[in-house]
Amino acid sequence: MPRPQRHVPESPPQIDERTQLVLQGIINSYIETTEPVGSRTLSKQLSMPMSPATIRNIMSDLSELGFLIQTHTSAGRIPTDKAYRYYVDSLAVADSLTDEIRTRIQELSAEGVSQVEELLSNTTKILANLTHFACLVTAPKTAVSRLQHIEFIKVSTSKILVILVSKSGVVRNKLIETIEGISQDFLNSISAFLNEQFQNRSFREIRDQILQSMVEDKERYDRLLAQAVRLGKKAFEVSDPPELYMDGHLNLLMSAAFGSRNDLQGLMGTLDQKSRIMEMLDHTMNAEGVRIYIGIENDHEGLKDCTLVTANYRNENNVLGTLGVIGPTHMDYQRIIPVVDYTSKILSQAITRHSYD
Amino acid sequence: MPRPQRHVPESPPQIDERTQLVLQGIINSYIETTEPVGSRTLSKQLSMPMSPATIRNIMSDLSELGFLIQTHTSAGRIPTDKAYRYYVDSLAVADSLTDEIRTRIQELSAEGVSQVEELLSNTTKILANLTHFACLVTAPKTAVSRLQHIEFIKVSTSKILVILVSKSGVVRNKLIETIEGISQDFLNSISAFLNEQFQNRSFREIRDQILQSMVEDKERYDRLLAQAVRLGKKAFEVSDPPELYMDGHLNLLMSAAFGSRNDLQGLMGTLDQKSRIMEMLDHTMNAEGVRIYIGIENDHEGLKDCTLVTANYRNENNVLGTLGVIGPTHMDYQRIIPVVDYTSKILSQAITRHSYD
DNA sequence: ATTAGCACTTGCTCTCGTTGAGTGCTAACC
DNA sequence: GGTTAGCACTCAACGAGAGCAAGTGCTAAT
Repeated sequence: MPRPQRHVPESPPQIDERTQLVLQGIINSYIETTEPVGSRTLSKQLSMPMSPATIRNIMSDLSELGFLIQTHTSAGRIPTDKAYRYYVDSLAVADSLTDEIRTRIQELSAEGVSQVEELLSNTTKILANLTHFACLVTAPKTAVSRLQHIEFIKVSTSKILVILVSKSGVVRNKLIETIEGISQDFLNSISAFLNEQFQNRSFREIRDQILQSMVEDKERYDRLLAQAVRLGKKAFEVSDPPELYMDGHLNLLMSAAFGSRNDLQGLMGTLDQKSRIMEMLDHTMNAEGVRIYIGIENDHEGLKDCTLVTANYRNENNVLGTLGVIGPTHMDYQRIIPVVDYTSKILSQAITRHSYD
Repeated sequence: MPRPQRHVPESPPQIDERTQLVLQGIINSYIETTEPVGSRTLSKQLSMPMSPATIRNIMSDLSELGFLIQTHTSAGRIPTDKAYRYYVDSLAVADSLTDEIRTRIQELSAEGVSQVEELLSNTTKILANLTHFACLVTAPKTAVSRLQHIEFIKVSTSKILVILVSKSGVVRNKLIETIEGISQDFLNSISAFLNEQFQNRSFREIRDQILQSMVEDKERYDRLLAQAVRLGKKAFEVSDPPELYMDGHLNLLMSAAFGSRNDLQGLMGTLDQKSRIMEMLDHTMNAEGVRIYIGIENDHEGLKDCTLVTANYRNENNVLGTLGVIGPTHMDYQRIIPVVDYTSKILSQAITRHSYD
């Protein structure tokens, strides 16, 4: 595997029940207030009655285990990435979604949404609104998606418009310049030929095969075939730009969860590098269910104080892409995780209805 | 006119030459340093030798005229919006562009750029890079743009893809659901019919005429015509979303020109309301050349500390859209204005090559 | 094992001089 | 009469010091 695994799942450390309770209390409190939590405050909040001193002892243990740190010696404690990891793996219980939230999410495929692109962009919007974090959705990969339909349209004497419709419902178009005057009728024949030849094949396969057949029979006398190959090549050499839908990065600005301007700049800078974000998301495409990358687990300097929560979306036959939210490490996991999970399911359903598979 | 004129051009106030020089000095210095400028510092910088005391007198006059304000009594002076207005109208001299910058701008239509959309998005990127401000480009208005080509493609039993190509080179597609099975041949006939009927007409005209003809002859026996009208209606009722290309709003974050987090939030919030930004830009579409809206002249709370510099771009026959940059009121006008101007010209050239007009 | 008590640490806030850049005014100067 | 030097005044910014509040770690008693 070329890249290092980001989150190496360790066996969760053995911690006795009362200690767990304290840790959970600290995390909950910190998530709520973003303030370091001290022994006295916690003592009041916890269900199990414990004196501050007892809690201090436990906290001291947790510090030693690397679950808590202090910003300075006389301050309360805050959870580390490791603590969140433990919390997510062993402590947190997903909230159940309210009907209101379900309805909001279902609106991503509201009436009148006819394009996959719209679906994806709606998803980011809704997710951003719901979570108040930055939200990402990757478009179905063109290279691996399979051809539903190709069409050439002559739009002027020298220009031909190529339309590529993939099985996943994504429509792409591209202009090609030609010198010779090719008639629309002839283009239709080429379209028909290519459709028959290549329908259901992945774009990458098609590209490869076209290149190969160009090499194989260089001198070709069949005009149709020659032109089909020539145009096909141009059509499929469409560079797929990293297609990423993003919304709500401003939410992170507002959230004030990020202290210094520097942090923010770093973060925004990172979010701006769409290709790297894509890489991150793509890297998780194989896995199932909701995946969570906490703080330093994202091997990305700018995201050291952020958690990435992602899930795939798919149609009946294939995993198509990934969606995710990026928020502060002290996000409300119990709320966010089920939202992301449910969104991925709804988007999957919607996109299945839109796809031709 | 429904909206108030934003910048009411007053006759520039009569100011004697030496006073002008001081004002110019203050503005230049403030643009460079973003620090209030005092009489002593200015005295050293100015070419004409004047003692601080003299300058103080002049400054006092300028304050009275509303060109300068002080953040507090014992601080230096900073220019007001009115001062920038005067500066832009009477004092500033556009820098001449370096070859390097020209080349950078020309790259917006670099080799391989085949789509208008790409052209526009490149423009924002380059402009953002060059100015370090937020940059905007509006896409050619669909409603007023004229039809070059329409095509219906059957992509599955129940789905038809509509392709609309406008004279300005913008390609739009939209999926329509149909219940009945319409053959591709039949669709071709419809396409041909609509092309013949409506080529060169504006989308709005077409929409109106289709609606009208639906009212006029309700019972229609010609199947082709009936279907053509039905599909045409669906195709052209494409709601044109406010198409706005934006880039570099993060530059404003970095620029540190905006003091408080609140200001920034307001500004970002404003930039997020794409429809209102569109409105602003559209409102200036009639005018010629580079237009400048300084601070409060943008009747937009969030932009009170910003200047908007815009210019149109066009093909041979029509003004197509607007591009602009948004930066702090104390931007380097002498540098920014020619950049925007030149960019609009280059974009116009490029888009003329791409359009069918 | 738990807890009360206590000494200690440390960041935060407030106050209070001090400093320095800048102003406005007046009187002298050319 | 315009220009300038001089001077008293203002005010933000900076820093030191005091007091406060929250929190800790340790010890000894329960």
